[in-house]
Amino acid sequence: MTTRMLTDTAGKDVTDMLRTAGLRPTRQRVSLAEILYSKGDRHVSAELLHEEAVDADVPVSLATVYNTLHQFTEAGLLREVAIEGNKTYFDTNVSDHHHFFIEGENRVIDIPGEGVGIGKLPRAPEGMEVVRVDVVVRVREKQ
Amino acid sequence: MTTRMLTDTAGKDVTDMLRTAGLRPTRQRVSLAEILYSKGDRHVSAELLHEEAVDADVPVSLATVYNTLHQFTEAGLLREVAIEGNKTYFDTNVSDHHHFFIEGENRVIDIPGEGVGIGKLPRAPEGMEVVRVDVVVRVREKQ
DNA sequence: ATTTGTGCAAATCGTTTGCATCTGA
DNA sequence: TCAGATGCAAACGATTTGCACAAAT
Repeated sequence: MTTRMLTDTAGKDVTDMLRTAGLRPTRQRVSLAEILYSKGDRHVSAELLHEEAVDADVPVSLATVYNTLHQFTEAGLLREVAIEGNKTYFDTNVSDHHHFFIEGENRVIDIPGEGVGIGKLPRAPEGMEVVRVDVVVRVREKQ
Repeated sequence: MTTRMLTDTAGKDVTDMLRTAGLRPTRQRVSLAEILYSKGDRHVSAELLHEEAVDADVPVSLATVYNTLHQFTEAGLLREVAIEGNKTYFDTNVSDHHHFFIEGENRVIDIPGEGVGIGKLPRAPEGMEVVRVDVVVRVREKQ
């Protein structure tokens, strides 16, 4: 069965990924990782991930979802996206890239490839070093 | 008295600013505006502004501080700064500019002048138009 | 066997709201 | 006068925490 093979494969990949990151591959972490990484790049909130897990018959508590998201982030498997608003979003794409933020919809989209070029960068304040540069292009429905 | 003159002047400026913005210059709004605009460009949270007001013997409720910050923002006197984290920060500098974010300290600093140049910008997604581009340069203490 | 993770419910934090009271024009 | 502001306390939503139980090495 194709489905089963895929599931096994994903399960294995994810297990390795977790081990490599120094995280014990528990049922919940494996399931959450599968949800996160099986559909390409995503931007999820804790609430959304929890819903998806429950929908996928992976009963997991919201507290564990929060824990997991933070552990994944510390391990470099996720990146927190800094967008205004109360909710925290996590990005499964940890490579160097920037974002569109759709006002009104509160939605985040990756800006593909090297769509953004930074021409001039200021020198960091005394004694500081640059960690990362985040560019958010805010867009809204035309008209 | 220098102090008194300065106070009067600030009070007057602020009153006019509020009137121009279509806001009734109430005691609380005038006081909060004085705190906000008398020390150059600032980045404040509701909590910080409330503290400063109380310290300055301007008793004002936290709810009113929130209301005021939002009213000022709608009126274009403040700008909301989108930085990760739960708290909302407001910037008294409403001109076009970008920010340093100091990790660890959770502090925001304006990037002076045209310190940032954006070389390449992606086209907005179908049917969308760019509202604004925000650049956050994350820095940390060297070492 | 031991360490680490999980679930639940309660606690916390930032922010908002309802409503009675006050205040500026 | 009276629309609009304020203060308080209660409501809220997102996130965290404490602790007993369960699972991974």
